[in-house]
Amino acid sequence: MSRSKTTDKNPIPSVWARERRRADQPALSREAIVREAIAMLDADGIEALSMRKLGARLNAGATSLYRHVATKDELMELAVDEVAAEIHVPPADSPDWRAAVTEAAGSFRATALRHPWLTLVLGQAGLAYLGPNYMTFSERLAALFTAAGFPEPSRAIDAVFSYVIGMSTTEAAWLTTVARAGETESEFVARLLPTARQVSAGYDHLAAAEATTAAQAADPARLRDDKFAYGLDVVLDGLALRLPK
Amino acid sequence: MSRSKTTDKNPIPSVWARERRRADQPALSREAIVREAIAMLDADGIEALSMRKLGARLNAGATSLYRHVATKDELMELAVDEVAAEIHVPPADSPDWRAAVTEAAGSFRATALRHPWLTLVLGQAGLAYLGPNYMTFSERLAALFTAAGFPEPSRAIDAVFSYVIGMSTTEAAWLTTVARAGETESEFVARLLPTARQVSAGYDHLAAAEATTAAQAADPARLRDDKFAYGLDVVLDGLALRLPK
DNA sequence: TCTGGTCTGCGTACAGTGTGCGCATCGAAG
DNA sequence: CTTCGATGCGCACACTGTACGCAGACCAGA
Repeated sequence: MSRSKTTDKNPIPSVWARERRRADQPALSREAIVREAIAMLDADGIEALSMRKLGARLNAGATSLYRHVATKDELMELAVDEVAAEIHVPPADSPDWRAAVTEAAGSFRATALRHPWLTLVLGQAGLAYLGPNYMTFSERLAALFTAAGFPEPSRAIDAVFSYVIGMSTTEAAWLTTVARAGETESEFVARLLPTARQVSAGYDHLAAAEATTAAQAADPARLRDDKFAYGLDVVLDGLALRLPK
Repeated sequence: MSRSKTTDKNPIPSVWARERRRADQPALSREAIVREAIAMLDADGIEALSMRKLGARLNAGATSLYRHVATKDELMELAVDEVAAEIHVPPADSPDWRAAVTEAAGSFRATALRHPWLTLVLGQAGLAYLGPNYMTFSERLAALFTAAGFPEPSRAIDAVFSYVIGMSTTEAAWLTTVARAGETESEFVARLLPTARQVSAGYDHLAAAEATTAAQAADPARLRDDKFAYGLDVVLDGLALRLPK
C-alpha cells in the first residue's frame, strides 16, 4: 500500500496527460547496453552493476533491457567478448616469435587490468565463450604459434596463457582492493606494510622475502611490470627448448 | 499480512506452548559454520550458498550465524583458509626440488578442483588473505625455493603459481560447467563437439587444433592432466635455467 | 485511410538476497 | 535469587534478477 513511491499515478488515464515518447534518445540497442554496462563495470566494479542501475543510466526501466539481452549472464558474456577485441595479437609472419608473443601477452594483461572484472567473469564461466572476438583472438594466437614452429601449438598457448591469466587475475584482484580503499597503490602499500610485517614475523622465509620487496615498494606498478615480465620470460625460455632446431 | 509463512504464531504467548531449547545439537560455532559452508559450496556451487540455507542446515536461523561470523565475505575468507590446509608442500630438504615443486603444484591443483569455488574467491579477493593456513603454505613454498638455490625465490614462486592458478581456474570453471549440465565430462564433450566444430569452421588454425584434440577426447580428464603437466614442465625448465650452476 | 500485427518499453510482482536491530532465553557468577 | 553477558531468532529494510502482460509505435497490406 505504501509502496507507490513513483510519481502521481493518474487515477483517470487521459491522453492529454500522457507524455510523448522521447524521440531524441537514440533508443535502446544491444550495442548501447553492452557499452554502458562496460562503462559501469570499469567505473564501479562488478557488484555495482545491476540491471536497474544500468537501465537508469540509459533512461530506461530495468526490464526493458530484457528485450535486447536474454539474461544478465548473457550480458556479461557480451561484455567479455566486447573487451576481447582490445587484445592485440601480432600477425603470424612476425619475424621474432618471442617478441610477438610478449606483445600478445602484454596486451592481454593490459586489457585485464583496464577491466578488472574480466578475469572474474572468465573464472566463473570458463573459456567456453565462443564469441566472435574471442574466436579471432584464439585463431590469431594459433596462427602465431604454428608459424613459430611449435609442433603442438595449443599446448604451448595453454602454457603461456595460463600463466598470463593467473598473473593477471591476481593483479586485477589486488588493484580492485586498492581502488576500493580509495588510495593510490603506493599509499595502500605503505599503510599495509606494518601489518604485513607483523603477520609475517613468525615465518622466517616470508619475512626475508618481504624485506627485499618492501625495499622496492616505492614504485609498486613498476614492480608488478617486472614481475610479470620475469615470469613470462621463464615460460618463453621453457617453450624455446621445445622448438625443433 | 500474508507474510507469516512460519508455523502458527501463537496469538497468546504461553510458556507451556514454548519449545525447549535443543540440548542435543552441539550448538553453533565458527568451526561448524565454516565446515558446513564448505560442504554446501562443494556440493552445489558458489551461488547456491546463502546465509539462510546455511543456517537451515545447521538448524539455525540465518541471522544467528552473525554471532560467529561478521559477514558473508568473512565467512568465505575462513572457508578459503580452511581448504588451504589441504595443500601439501614437501619439506625444504627434499632431495629433488623439481619433484617437490611438482608435488606442491599438483596438490594445489587437486585442491582447487576438489573445491571449484576456491579460484573464484581468490580472484575476487586476491591473495591478501593472511589466514594462518595460507601463511604456512606460502612459508613452506618460500623455504622450498630458497633451499633449491633460487636467488629470488619469490619471483620463481610467482612464476610457477601464476601458471598453476591460471590453469586451475580455467579447469575449475570448465568442471563447474560440466557439473551443472549433470553429465560426465565425456558425455558433455561429445555433446559439445558438433557445435565446436561448426563454430571453428571459419578459422583455419582453430579447426586444425580442434581436430587433433577431438581425436583424444575419449578421456578428457587424462587430457587435462597431461596438459597441466606439460605446462608445468615448461615453467620448471625455464626456471632451471636461472639456477646458479 | 484504415486495419491488423509485430516490436519495443515499462509497471508490477515475486521470490529471493545480506544483514541491522531489539527481544527472549540461557548458563554461570555473585 | 538476582544479575549479567552470551547466544539465538523474528522481523524488517533495501536490494537483487526476471516473468508477465499491457500500451504505444511503427509498418504492411487492403
